[in-house]
Amino acid sequence: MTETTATPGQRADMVRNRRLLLDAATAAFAECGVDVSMGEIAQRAGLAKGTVFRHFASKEDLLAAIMLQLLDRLTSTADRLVDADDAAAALHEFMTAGVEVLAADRAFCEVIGRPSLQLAQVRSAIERLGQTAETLTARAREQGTIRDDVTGMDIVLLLGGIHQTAAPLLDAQPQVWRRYLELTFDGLRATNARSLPHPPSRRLPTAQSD
Amino acid sequence: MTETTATPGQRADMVRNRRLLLDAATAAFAECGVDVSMGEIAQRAGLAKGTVFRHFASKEDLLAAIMLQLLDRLTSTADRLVDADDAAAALHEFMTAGVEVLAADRAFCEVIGRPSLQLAQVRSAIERLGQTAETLTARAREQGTIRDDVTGMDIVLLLGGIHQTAAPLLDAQPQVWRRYLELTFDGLRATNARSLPHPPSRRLPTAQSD
DNA sequence: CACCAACATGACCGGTCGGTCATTTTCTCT
DNA sequence: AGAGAAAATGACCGACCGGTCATGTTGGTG
Repeated sequence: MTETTATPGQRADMVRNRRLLLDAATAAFAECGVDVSMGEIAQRAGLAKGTVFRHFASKEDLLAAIMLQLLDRLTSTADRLVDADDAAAALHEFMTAGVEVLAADRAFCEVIGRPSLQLAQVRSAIERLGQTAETLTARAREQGTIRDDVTGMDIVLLLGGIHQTAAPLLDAQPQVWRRYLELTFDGLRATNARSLPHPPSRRLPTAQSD
Repeated sequence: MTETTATPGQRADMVRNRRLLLDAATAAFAECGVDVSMGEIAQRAGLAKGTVFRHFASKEDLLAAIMLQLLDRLTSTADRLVDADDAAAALHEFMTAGVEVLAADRAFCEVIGRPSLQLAQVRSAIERLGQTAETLTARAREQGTIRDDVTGMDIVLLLGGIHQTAAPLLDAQPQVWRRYLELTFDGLRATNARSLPHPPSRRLPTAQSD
């Protein structure tokens, strides 16, 4: 088969174990957050702890690999939507996909909310996602459906905010986030703008007023 | 003086040390989040670790005490605003105060976002805050300035969301949260409602559509 | 001042974590 | 099948954590 992993000179069992490890780590991080232990991940994968460290030199490396995968997948989703007729609808669909991912992955929420770790690759992946979202947003702005002070990075950051709003209720009402997405999206609509536009580059004039 | 701690039969140095401990813990939790160690807190207070555990039987107790203090302070702020003429403006002021607290306290963000710990008192304090916010919100709804599907608990939850949106930028732009507050508040205005109202009690009809 | 109970102290305990490494197992190639 | 390299293993290490406790110290009182 023409898998992406063409197993150039690698042993078959190593490739298989790597797959097991990645799957287990993805599930473990999603369920338990970034603080899940490497031992737990190894156990879920049916491997010894040492094997995990053979594939990834540190926990941070493993986490970064998985977060990058998620971020790139979201970027692809955004890319697929740039040609839609109704840019605002496309933007809405992108945001739905984004919050859906966040609602299903604890570690992703934690990393998005605080990428100040050492995860430089993650930061740049977020940048890329922001740029792709910007092309979506720009079209919606030009179509006059979205207020003109909203940027692509705003959209990306709002994903985390929408999810965080819904998070305390997620157990009781797994779909509440849709409601907060609608609420937030209403605030983005062009005709709904009340507050003065705040170009993201030129702000904080008398910032220390309080 | 008529301090709240009237030192009923307690030794003077104990009262003093308790003050030192509470101040140090407040600062430590705010700066480092809930994962700051008891040793670090003790060090900041200039006390031994054992002394900390004499004042609070567990780390959770200490954290709960400080979180409760913050939540009650916010509830007081909301209480002070219920008599304002412009309920929407009062609501806005409350939200400003709320996000301000969140932006300055890491532990508070973490606890608000995931009160699923054992902190029953914290949960009920959040409930109380939600009820007080509801009186504010109800007046704004009656005045027709806020869409009528928004509840007090919505407001409380949105505080966490707004902060989370701004969190990744807080280092570079400490005041961005004001921008996202305005954006969100625009979505709350009565005339800006587009999406159908979702009474929080009767939801999730065909929820599994995706 | 002298006494004692209340308080402060820090060494200590069990447990968990990320990470290492000598040894053993397994795959692959001839 | 046999040999050798690559990979898997799990015991092990040092660091850190929340929490305990025997011991030393201190503040209030008669």
